[in-house]
Amino acid sequence: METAVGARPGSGRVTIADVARVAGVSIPTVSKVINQRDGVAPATIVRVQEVVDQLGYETSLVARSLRSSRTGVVGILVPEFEPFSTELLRGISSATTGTGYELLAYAGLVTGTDQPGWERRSLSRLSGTLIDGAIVVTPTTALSSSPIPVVAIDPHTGPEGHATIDSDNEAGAVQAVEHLVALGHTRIAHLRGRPDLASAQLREAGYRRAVAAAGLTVDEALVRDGGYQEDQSAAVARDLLTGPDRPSAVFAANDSSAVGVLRTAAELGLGVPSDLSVVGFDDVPQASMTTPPLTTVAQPLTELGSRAVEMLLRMLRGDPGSAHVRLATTLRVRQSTGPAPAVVPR
Amino acid sequence: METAVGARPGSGRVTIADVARVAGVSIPTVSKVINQRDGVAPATIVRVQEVVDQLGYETSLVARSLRSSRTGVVGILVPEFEPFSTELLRGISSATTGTGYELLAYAGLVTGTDQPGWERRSLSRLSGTLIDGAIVVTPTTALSSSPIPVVAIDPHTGPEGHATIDSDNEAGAVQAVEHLVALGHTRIAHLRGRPDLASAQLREAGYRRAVAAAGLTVDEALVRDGGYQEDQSAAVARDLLTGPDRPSAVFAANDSSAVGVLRTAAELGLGVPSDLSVVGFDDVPQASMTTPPLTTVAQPLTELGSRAVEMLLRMLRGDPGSAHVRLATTLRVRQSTGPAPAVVPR
DNA sequence: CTGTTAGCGCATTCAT
DNA sequence: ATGAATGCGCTAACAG
Repeated sequence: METAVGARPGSGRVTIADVARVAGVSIPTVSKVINQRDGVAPATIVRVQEVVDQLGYETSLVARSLRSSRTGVVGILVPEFEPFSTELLRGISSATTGTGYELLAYAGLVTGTDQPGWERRSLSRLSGTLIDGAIVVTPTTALSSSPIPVVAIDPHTGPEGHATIDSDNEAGAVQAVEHLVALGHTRIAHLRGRPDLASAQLREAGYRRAVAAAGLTVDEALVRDGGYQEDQSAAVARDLLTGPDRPSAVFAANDSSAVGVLRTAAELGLGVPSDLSVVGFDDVPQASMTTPPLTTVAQPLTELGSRAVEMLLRMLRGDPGSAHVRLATTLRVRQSTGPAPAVVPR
Repeated sequence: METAVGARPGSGRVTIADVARVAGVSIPTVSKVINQRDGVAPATIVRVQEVVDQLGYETSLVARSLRSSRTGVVGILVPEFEPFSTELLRGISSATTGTGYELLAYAGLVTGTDQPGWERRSLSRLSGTLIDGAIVVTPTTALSSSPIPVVAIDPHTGPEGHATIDSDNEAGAVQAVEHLVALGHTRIAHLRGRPDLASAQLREAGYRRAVAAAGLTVDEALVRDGGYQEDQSAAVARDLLTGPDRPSAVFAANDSSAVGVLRTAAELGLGVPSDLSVVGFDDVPQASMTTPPLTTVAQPLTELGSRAVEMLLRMLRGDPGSAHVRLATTLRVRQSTGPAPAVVPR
């Protein structure tokens, strides 16, 4: 309600100097009061505290972190905020409440600058000062020798030197294919993710392993690149579904890719799941909003986030902890999969 | 691959001083090269650039922002990361790509410290230094006289002095009730949100207006407090649905509240929508994952975010722009609503 | 108990 | 074209 009285007229921000001046003490004294350090007279503490409240002063995170090493803030570094990372964020957020740490999520991928090193850059910019530790989401490079503790979620290069947490991509892919096989499908296509990413490679490996385990052979014509992207997948699916001897089922490397397949199927007049079964991967919240709702391999996204927080907090306490954690995936059967058509169209 | 050569052995972080030392120039020279200011010999530029690349140096966001006013970073201040704010984040993120600004989302609500002033605190801690402008999500207090441009999304106190953006809560509530009225419902209950929040008050007002407009009277026994929370709503719904002359439809103030109602209905063995119709508000992604999928009033969450970015960028350019923007809601009819039962049970 | 003196990493005058 | 000096807001040693 009250306007800050005695604040410097020019600057909008109230600094520790303003508080000191109004309270009639020196700057370090104010600092001591704020940081609850002893060696200050009770009367002074009260007076300074009053001025702090009156002026609405808050320490600048920036200035403090420049000086002292600990900030009580954990950084989450993501390339951008999309469904995958925001789900992780939710898990991280709920796991952080009550720990005394605050969260600072940084999207450091300046578009256009499609340099793969966004995570190094972000980490460099924030570490040493602003944040005590970091959780990096889907880094494409190794973050070894970081000045602060780092946990990588779903690293694109596989578990390297640093602490990582991911879900079992290969086993998840096996679950997907086994589900399709159990439904009687024999011609099962796979839309791969980005070939440079470990997760995509593992999902493809799981696909191949499960197909072989079912006594089927992988038709290389049915393995295409979807690039983890909806549009690309839609285009590739069109080719796949209009060609000769089309598959009765598609296992897409992620949900976006699966959505692309669903779109193309609808455009081609193919019924899902009557003519074509589709399985995705990730189970982002949007997966259940598709028509029909998507059967997909669920990554425990929020748990991935909360476990990462636990690992990081342990590291911040000096505890090394286990370096790699791998969580199980779950097949979420919705309505995009069904029995293989009795007569496979040719 | 290569380890930083020449970096200070002790510290993990590469500073501008390290670069200067290795390149054999002074710190200001390095600063000039990095910030593309002229007055440096071409040969020196090249040499410094090489050392920068070799050492993997990045300017510290902290140190830079302490010194210069502009940082090129926009802050998103949220109480915590939950579905509502993460959806906004997605819209903000996509609207920010290509603008040259980076995003820094800060969850400043330290639990336990349930002080309503989290937004002031966060703003104070980050502004003046770290961020050039801020988007504050669901602030509970007015943020007037901030040192930096601020846009508030869905402010809980209604449009005040500063720039705000929200959706038309009252009209949305009217849509919900009109939908139920059109289905033949005459006993329509309302689970209110938190009474101290403007959005909740507006939704209730819309409910009352629409009920009256339909020629019905509001039965005060059917207006209860759900507090925007699932558990509380579930409990209140139990009382409402087991009492005499129960309603055939419930308009819940938000999706969480509606989920609570669905849960209770299932526990009571009431069919939705055969025995009871339920409408929510917000349309968070999770709304379509309920059983049955929830009919709800959709706020354009991602658009809310992107419009906020546009407003903020305009303000950062010095353009005052329109102070208040209100977006329309859309009724999303799914499967939790249906015709009123022919015979209303009593 | 309090104030003075140093920096933290960087950008900006102003000299040279 | 380059470097020495200064200050951003704050905290950690010390000195008084």
